[in-house]
Amino acid sequence: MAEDSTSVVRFEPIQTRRAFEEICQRIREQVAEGRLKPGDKLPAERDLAQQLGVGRNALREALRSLEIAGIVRLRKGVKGGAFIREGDGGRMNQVVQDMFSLGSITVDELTEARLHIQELVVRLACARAADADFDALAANIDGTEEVTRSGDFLKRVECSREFYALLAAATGNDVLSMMVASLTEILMKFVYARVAAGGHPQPRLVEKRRDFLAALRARDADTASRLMKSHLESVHRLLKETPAGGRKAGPQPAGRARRASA
Amino acid sequence: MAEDSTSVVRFEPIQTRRAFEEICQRIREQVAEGRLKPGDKLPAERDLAQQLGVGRNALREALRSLEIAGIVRLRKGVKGGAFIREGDGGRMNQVVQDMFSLGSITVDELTEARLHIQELVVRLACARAADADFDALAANIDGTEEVTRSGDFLKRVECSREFYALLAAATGNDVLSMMVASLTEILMKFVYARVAAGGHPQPRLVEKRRDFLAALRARDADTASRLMKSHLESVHRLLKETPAGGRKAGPQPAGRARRASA
DNA sequence: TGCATTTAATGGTAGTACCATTTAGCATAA
DNA sequence: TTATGCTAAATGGTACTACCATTAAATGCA
Repeated sequence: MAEDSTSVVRFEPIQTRRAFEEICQRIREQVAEGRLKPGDKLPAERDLAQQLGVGRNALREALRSLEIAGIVRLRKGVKGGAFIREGDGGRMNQVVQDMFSLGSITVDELTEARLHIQELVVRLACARAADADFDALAANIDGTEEVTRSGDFLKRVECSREFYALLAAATGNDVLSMMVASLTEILMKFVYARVAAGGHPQPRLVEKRRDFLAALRARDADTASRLMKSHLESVHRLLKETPAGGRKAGPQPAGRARRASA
Repeated sequence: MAEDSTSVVRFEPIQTRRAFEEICQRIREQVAEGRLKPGDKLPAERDLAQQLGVGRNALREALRSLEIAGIVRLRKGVKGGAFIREGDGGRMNQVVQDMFSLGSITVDELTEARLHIQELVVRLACARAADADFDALAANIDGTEEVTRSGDFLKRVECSREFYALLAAATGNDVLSMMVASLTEILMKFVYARVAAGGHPQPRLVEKRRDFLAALRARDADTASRLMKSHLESVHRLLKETPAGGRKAGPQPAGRARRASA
């Protein structure tokens, strides 16, 4: 509209690619094309910097970025270096956590998404779970019962985390597993904070888990789904009742959130 | 078990936290506790490095990590600096892409997850979409029809991406939107590559979209879900038929994946 | 006023030096 | 021979300096 009378041609704004971006992209390409596979080792920093014709600083910033992204792992000492990592689903947890910290997503959105995706997982697991999956879940529930008797509620939260992970693994779909794990992870932090603050833990947890597993073993997807939904809703209800587990500018339950100054 | 006869006390392996990790954590805490909000500016690198008692290198590596994580944005020049960013759902795309590059997830897992989560989105959107959402979708379909007539199939892929984004936005749940967007994004890259290679684009796309929107407007979740499922299955079938869109060590469709050497 | 120039702040990069860690190799002693 | 300790080299981690490029405010000039 308000164009100058200079010319009709448009010039794309030239974006000065920073050195570390270029380096990152090149290494990512090598990985995507399969020339770099998990376990492979990149040249030493000093050598690679010279090969690329950049300073060691720029290269290190690139490697640091790749490390944060979970692409490489850096090890010190001789025989150390930058190694291509196996894919780690835990990266998504950090993304979700960051989105929450920045206020882009709310607890309600997280709980709703979890409720629905977890139902998917239950139905898929119900259809596909093998005996080994059932056994692993049963063992997990036994462990939960034990730590419940011991009164170590923090460990019980860990058992819950593992329970959902095992259930997701039974679907055989790592993408769904990863997603449900990231949702479970962040909401578990609230449960963890609640229990650590002395809140009442979920009652009758072991019984509910056993009922659920029975439905799963019977391949009764409707019942299993209903039980899971009911349980999650009660958990989420408890979370909302917790004053510390409020809505906006939520606490980082795992951090040392002391909030000393104003 | 095979314990030495030294002592019974166990020593936890001390993990030397690197400087940039400590810095990252501190800034992340400030964000999580709400003391740093989107738009806020961090001190200049030289000042902040001195405040923290670290070299500028270490601080820059921390800032670089936070930039990659989407927490801060760095701007040059006077009045530049490190600014806390708004949450960006695009981060999850990169995570999924990296997982795929590293071979941790497959196209089949992605398509399956997409199929199911997209159905969730359809049902939620069907129940909640407002008139503005319907209008936006209708406008998108009109645009799709136009670019289809123009024969610009690449632009049509962009329209499809926007279509799914609008549909997801109609759910009002940013978490689900983000997840379905990340799945759509990576699979769209394969569609993009396929079309760019001269493959036949999806036929009758606009008609199918119009039928779907009609069902959505009628709040007919079953029909809308069925139409979406049918469409996605046909798209995914086309992807599997594409020789370039194979399985293992998949290509990075958007990159310059020429695969010169063996 | 309005345009051009200068200036200062800031991120981006290169380079050097040194520290800390890790592994391998060698040497010494039991 | 075996075990222990020492030495050396490779490598990532960090600090410091210097300089460049970019940006926007301040200044100067017409």
